[in-house]
Amino acid sequence: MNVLAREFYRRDAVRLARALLGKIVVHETREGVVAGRIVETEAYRGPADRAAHSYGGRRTARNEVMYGPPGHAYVYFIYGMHWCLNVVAAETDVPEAVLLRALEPIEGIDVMRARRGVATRDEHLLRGPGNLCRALGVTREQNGHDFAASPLFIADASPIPASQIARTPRIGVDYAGADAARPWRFIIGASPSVSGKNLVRRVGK
DNA sequence: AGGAAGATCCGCT
DNA sequence: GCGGATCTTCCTG
Repeated sequence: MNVLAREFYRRDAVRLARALLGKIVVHETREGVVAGRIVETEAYRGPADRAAHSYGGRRTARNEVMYGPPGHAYVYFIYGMHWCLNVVAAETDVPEAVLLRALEPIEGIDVMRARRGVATRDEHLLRGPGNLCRALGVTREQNGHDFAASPLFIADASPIPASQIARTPRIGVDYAGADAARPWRFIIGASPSVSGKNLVRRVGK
């Protein structure tokens, strides 16, 4: 298994969001190894993006890792119940990130199911950013972790052809004005693990 | 010091 | 489709 190196992440969040499709997230936990294939991502583009935590250059204890080097985990808590896992993109001091919204389960199905504590199909165990963290065992403890190192890392895999990728506006950012409409959510259209509807236009070449 | 809103999920109607 | 759960974070006064 080939772990992605730091340089892979050193690009803007939109390009990284697309490039991460098909890659493998692995978390080695006490309960067992859990892994999944990335099928849904969203890009958050720094100070100019009203939907981003770093909008306007806002810098707080919470989003501090967005300002750090690329390839690290930005984990935050939302709605009083859920954690969300992001991959920091771009250069140090350029606060961009990619939200991981859904994976296809590959390994550790039993562990994921136990953590979720809900009856659902295997393909849905890692669907949705909150569910993904719950099943992977990701919480505040992983905030700032380097994705190039155990126990939480991302492994390389073949790039996904453009014909299999679709893009849509991001979910849950209606408050972001003009930025709400930007097509910065990327999905592998055919995957049964993608949240919401799959349609919308293809990514051009 | 206080309050509002949030990159969500699930169960019920 | 709607609303309740639940709490951190940040902004205001």
